[in-house]
Amino acid sequence: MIADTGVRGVTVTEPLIRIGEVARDAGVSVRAVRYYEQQGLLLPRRSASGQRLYRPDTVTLVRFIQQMYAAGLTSRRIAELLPCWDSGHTDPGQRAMLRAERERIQAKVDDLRAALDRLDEVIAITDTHP
Amino acid sequence: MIADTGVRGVTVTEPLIRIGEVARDAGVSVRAVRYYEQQGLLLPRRSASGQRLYRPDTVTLVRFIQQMYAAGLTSRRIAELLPCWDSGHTDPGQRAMLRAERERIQAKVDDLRAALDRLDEVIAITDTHP
DNA sequence: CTAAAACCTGACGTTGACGTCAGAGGCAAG
DNA sequence: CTTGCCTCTGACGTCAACGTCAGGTTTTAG
Repeated sequence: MIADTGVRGVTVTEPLIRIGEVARDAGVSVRAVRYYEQQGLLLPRRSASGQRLYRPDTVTLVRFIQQMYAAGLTSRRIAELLPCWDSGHTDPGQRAMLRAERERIQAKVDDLRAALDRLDEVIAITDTHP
Repeated sequence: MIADTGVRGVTVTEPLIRIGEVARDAGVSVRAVRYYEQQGLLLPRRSASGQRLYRPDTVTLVRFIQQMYAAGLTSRRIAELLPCWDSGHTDPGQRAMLRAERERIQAKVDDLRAALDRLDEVIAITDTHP
């Protein structure tokens, strides 16, 4: 969707933003935003002179992408899952992938918590051992 | 410590093991074990012919190293923290590092849990939306 | 109008924990 | 003795998400 509904039923076209604003608002580098496009995660429009133009909600999308990266998903996986994310429906294969990623992240959380416990042991020992 | 105390107060020298056994028992590759040495995490003895010889408890140490890697620590950080781990005492700088790493891992856990929540949202929507 | 700031397209560099290959020994069994 | 497995030392390759630089165009502020 390109248009947003404003007051009195008038359809107002939100101003498209350029790559610098996307990057700044989402807290990533301009290079990163271009990279996401190269990976098929973003499909910006282009101005007459060739500059990338994004809808404002791209900022939210970029934050989501970053969150998935932080969770250990690859660009390819994110690209495969984005359709479910913004279309709202998915095929059995995608559902299986979603669940598989969920399990992987859950396992990672468990590993990190175990590592935390190990570190806490060391901290406890070294705190009582001046 | 090189020796292990056996029955009747007799000091028994545990047989040293070679790199293949360390790798197999710890569930990593031989290459990884050599890499750990290169990073200063392991200091094996050498046989007359130059082969690496490890104490059996090296297997436990390698598992610990793997756990720290999984938690996002670098080789350098692990090398800096290993002294506290097996000496049992540490200076203020090391204590600060321990706590900093703890906080970093905790933050990572929080990020992963947030990502899990996002994925669960998508899963819930796509499950009710055939 | 002009200078600064932002944007463009390549294309090579970085980082970390290894994988992998080459070529050369070492070691117990038959 | 030789076969087969293990080990050794380099040294280059990998992968992913960007960083960074070069050289040029575009937009914006004054």
